[in-house]
Amino acid sequence: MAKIHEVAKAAGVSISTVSYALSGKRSISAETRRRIEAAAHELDYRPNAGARMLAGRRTQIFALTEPFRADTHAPTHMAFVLATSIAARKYEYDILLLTEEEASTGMRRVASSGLADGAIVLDVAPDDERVAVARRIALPTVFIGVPDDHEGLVCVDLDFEAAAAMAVDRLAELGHRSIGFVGHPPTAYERSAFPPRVRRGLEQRAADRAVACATRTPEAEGPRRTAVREAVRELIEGGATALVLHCDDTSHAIVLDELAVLGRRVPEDVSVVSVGAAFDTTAFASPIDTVPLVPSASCELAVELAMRLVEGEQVPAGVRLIPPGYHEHGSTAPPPRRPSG
Amino acid sequence: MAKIHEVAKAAGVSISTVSYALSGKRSISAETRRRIEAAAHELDYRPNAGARMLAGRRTQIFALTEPFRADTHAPTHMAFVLATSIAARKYEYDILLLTEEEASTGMRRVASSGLADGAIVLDVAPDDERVAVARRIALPTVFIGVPDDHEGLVCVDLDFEAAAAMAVDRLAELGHRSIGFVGHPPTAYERSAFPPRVRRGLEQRAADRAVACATRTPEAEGPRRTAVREAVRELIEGGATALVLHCDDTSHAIVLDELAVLGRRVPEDVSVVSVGAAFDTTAFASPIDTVPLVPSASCELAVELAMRLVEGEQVPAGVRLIPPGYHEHGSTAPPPRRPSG
DNA sequence: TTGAAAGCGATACCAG
DNA sequence: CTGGTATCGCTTTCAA
Repeated sequence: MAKIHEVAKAAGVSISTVSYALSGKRSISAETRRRIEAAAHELDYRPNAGARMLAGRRTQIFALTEPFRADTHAPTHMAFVLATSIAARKYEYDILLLTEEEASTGMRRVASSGLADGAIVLDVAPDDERVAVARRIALPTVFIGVPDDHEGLVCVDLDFEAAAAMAVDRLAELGHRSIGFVGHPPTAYERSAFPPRVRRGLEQRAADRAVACATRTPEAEGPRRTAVREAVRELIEGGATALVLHCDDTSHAIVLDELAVLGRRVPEDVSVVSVGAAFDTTAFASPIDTVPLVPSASCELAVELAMRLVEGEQVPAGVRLIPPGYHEHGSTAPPPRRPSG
Repeated sequence: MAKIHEVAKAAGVSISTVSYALSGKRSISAETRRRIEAAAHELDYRPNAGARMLAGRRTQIFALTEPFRADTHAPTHMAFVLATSIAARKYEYDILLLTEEEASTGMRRVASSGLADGAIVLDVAPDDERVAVARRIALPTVFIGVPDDHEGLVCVDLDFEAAAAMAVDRLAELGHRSIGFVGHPPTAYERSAFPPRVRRGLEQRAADRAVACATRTPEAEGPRRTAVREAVRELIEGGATALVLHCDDTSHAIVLDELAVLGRRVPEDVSVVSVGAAFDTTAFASPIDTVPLVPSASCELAVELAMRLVEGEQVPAGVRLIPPGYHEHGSTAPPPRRPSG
């Protein structure tokens, strides 16, 4: 824990010169800078975090609030945390974790203690209590996810509706006239903000293109696998020649397995497209086309917006929807000439 | 962001009195304390984090380093992060996240910048690079998990060997003479520190009690489900009347499913015990006895040790193994009179 | 029981 | 291009 004073002495300059040389906030002669950097490196000097917070205007810390709901998909959540952390480090920012009950009170706490320069809100619920908190505190806040009431907030998210529509477009263009949807369990459509958007996007685009569309949201309670299998069977028997999936990876695997059990090949007999998944859809028995949820895209944008807010830039409130992208992996094809089976 | 000065003025006292009243570090008359607390509450005052770090000796922050390995079990990992955060908050400490590549360089960074008072190391690998870092920096560090080379380190972990032995004891006492073990995929026994400890504890205790013991570590690559199913079939056909599981929740479900497929009832035909799992083993088709890995136990102890180190207490280096506990859920019984099937 | 004031270690303004 | 120094807001020692 070397101090700036020691670096200054070692380099034979004043502490203000050291500060400026290291921050680059004013020009320093090459020779002086070299000596200072050498001394700083030698002493493994880094500005004291507390002193810097006090003297400067920045803490270089973002609070990340994550409620850890029971129905949170852990791997996806981890991917978002990781992506946020990596994005923040690019601006030399650290991430302070605010979990569970602390998610709301913690936001107030870091705001009034000046521990963080801003907050990033993960895993947003439709009626998220952090919305009210964000409005009351003077802490730059960015939501990753869109709560029902987002008036005046800065939000970032994948355009889930467009993602679902993109899947429908793909299938419709291949000639499919009847598609099936396998979604999350029913509770997800009450507790989370995005599953309904996927379903809505799907149904609207299907209607627009006159494509028949049956949806299933298999229960997670009890034998999930059975519920998913039944859903697949019903959809296929109902005439669907393509399936759109918006569910966890386990369910994806079950869907593929059940198609195999039913003797349907992918994509010859049935086309399959995954929507809004953050996991690798090429690792299944057969790789699946995907319109993915890309954590780094959302998190990088969120961090960038947070940085701009911290720097006092005028950032208009509103929802930034990230346009989806279609990734082919060979799981789609024109429907079979006549209904298979 | 009220300041101490404003609180002092509002309460009609000096700032030092406010500081002492709020920190409780010296006795204050009841009346004065009341006025100060009222003023602080009224102004939503909290000491400025930077100023406090600088003037006090504490940052009130622990760094949590988590590498996010590819084979990390996300739900378990999340449970540890959450448990650490909750444990830290009891001491009014916050958690700063150091992920991936930042895990090592980040430790150095927070040490020399004085951003954190200590570090807690999660998801420890046998040859963890953070071991060397921890030895070189002057930051109180506690490992949750035990690296191969832990000389001079403070480590906390479940006593996995004892946990496995406890499962063997239970089964042996019920009369089982032949047990099967379904473990993690092979790579886990190279990359992680604890799976080998479970297997070792199991095999040693089985040998001690003259119980036959066959182990399987089904591949995760490709159709994991198939590998697990085969493992179960082989073990049962090999004469095992009980299974000990140390694997993820999906594999647990597959094991139960395969037993059903084989027509074996739990516990009448086959007893099942889960070891070292952090998830709920009562949520399966049939609830499973468990010797669980309890994140809060490890994390609370780790945080307590970190606090003691921060406070300058002499904490002897060494590995603290948390004794396991057996939780009955009705999945064990004496073996059937004659080999079933 | 309370108050005044000396730091804590940077940043950044004001000079030169 | 470089240096002196006021300042950030709090904790804690020293006095009263």
